[in-house]
Amino acid sequence: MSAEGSDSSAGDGSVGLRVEVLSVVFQVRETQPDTAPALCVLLTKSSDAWALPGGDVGAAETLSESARRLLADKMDVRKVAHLEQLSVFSDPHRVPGIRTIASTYIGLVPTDAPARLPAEAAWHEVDALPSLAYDHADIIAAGRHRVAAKLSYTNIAFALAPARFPMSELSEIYCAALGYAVDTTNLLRILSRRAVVVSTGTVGKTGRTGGRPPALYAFADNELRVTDEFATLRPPM
Amino acid sequence: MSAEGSDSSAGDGSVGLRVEVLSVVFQVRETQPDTAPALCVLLTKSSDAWALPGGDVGAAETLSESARRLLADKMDVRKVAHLEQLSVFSDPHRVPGIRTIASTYIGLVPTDAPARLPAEAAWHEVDALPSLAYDHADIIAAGRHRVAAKLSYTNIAFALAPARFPMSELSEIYCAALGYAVDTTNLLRILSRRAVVVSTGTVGKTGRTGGRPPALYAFADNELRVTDEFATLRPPM
DNA sequence: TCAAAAGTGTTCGTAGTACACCCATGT
DNA sequence: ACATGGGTGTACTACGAACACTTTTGA
Repeated sequence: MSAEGSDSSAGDGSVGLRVEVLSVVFQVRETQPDTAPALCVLLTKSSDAWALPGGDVGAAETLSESARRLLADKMDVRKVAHLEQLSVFSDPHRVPGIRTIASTYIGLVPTDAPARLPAEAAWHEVDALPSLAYDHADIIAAGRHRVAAKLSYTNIAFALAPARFPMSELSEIYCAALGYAVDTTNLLRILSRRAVVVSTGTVGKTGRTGGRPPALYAFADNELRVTDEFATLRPPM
Repeated sequence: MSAEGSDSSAGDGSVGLRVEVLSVVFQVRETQPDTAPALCVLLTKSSDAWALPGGDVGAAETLSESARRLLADKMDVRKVAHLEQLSVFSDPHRVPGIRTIASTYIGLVPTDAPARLPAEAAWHEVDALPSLAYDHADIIAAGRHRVAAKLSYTNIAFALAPARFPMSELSEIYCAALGYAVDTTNLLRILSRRAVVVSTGTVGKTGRTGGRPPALYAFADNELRVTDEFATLRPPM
């Protein structure tokens, strides 16, 4: 199996190898008052450039536990509604010095989560990122892509939305994460049919400029669920 | 960023940490003559149980390069038409002894690849697996699931099919990987519309029991391509 | 000429898009 | 009343599933 002694080539991984955990944490936030909200990433300022939050794996933790711990301890971010593996970045020269393999995670934080960050941390719009350390820009790009794709066939938006929301607000979240407009009325139909969102029976307050008060909806689950598993080639029946 | 000195908890990852690469290599193979072919995984026999092929990361390699090297050197499998990251398995107790994190890969081998294996290696039907080491059964299950899902919205079958094939043969490959029958005529229509397969203009030989000689098709690309990116919520226009 | 396998065509259901129209509230 | 946003209904399109029917070969 995998532990068999020496092998014939290419050195040995047991000396001078570091595994770091990096998290791409997204939140949809109002960056300007009275503007459409934007998708943002959590970054932390190191000496020269901005970087993704992360650190070393704990000896008694899985990687996802490490990711959660590092976000809580260093960033004071505790309301990560969804965390999933993104990818491993393993180019031997991705970071100078000791060989460092990055196991990366996507974290999603709802819009209504408290956001009290330490001084060196900040949210940045994904469309206006500062200069980033090492390959961190690639990692963010991969995370964005993954989230956008999953919005289409899973209930992943549960982790970006607040507990209760009008459909117009959910539509803005989709729009921010996808990068293009979505029709609010059709979004409701699709998510209802798939039993992703349910009506709560309550209604919200009407805005400052008038208008009908919106019905409030909620996600049926708060765990990732694939809602459209077979785009094609479904099993018979 | 991620390298900042000490942190407050849970030990340190720089001592006693091993990263292994494990590959779930699939091939669709005829296990019995005159039977439908079945999806098989490449396993290697260790002292007590069967295990996935793999080993340590080389110092100057990315993980995918390590995976390819280990398959070539130890298993003599060199025709891996597609290799992609599966997932990282990081439970601290997944393997006894030194902490071992497994970075896993999916490898796909076409049906027409030469299959000359070393003595300790063998192909096993995924539906009749022997007793497996550690968490290797979970890893295989995850790999199967991933491949089945991707058959539906990518051209991933290019890496399982031979260079040229009649549609009936491709249909058998899909059937083996998905676990249920697919309609051959509809499969052609779908894959043609998406420009995944193209007709080669050539025809094959008719079988031993008679029948019309089949047209031979080929995949348009031999690289993974997402063919059905937006199951729903497509961008406008 | 018959069976077997391949290929063509047709019907049907359904999901998703676009968009028009109706409803409820504040000013 | 009217502007503003929310909600409902309807027509259209397109893709995929199912299946019948036709074509080409070997025995």
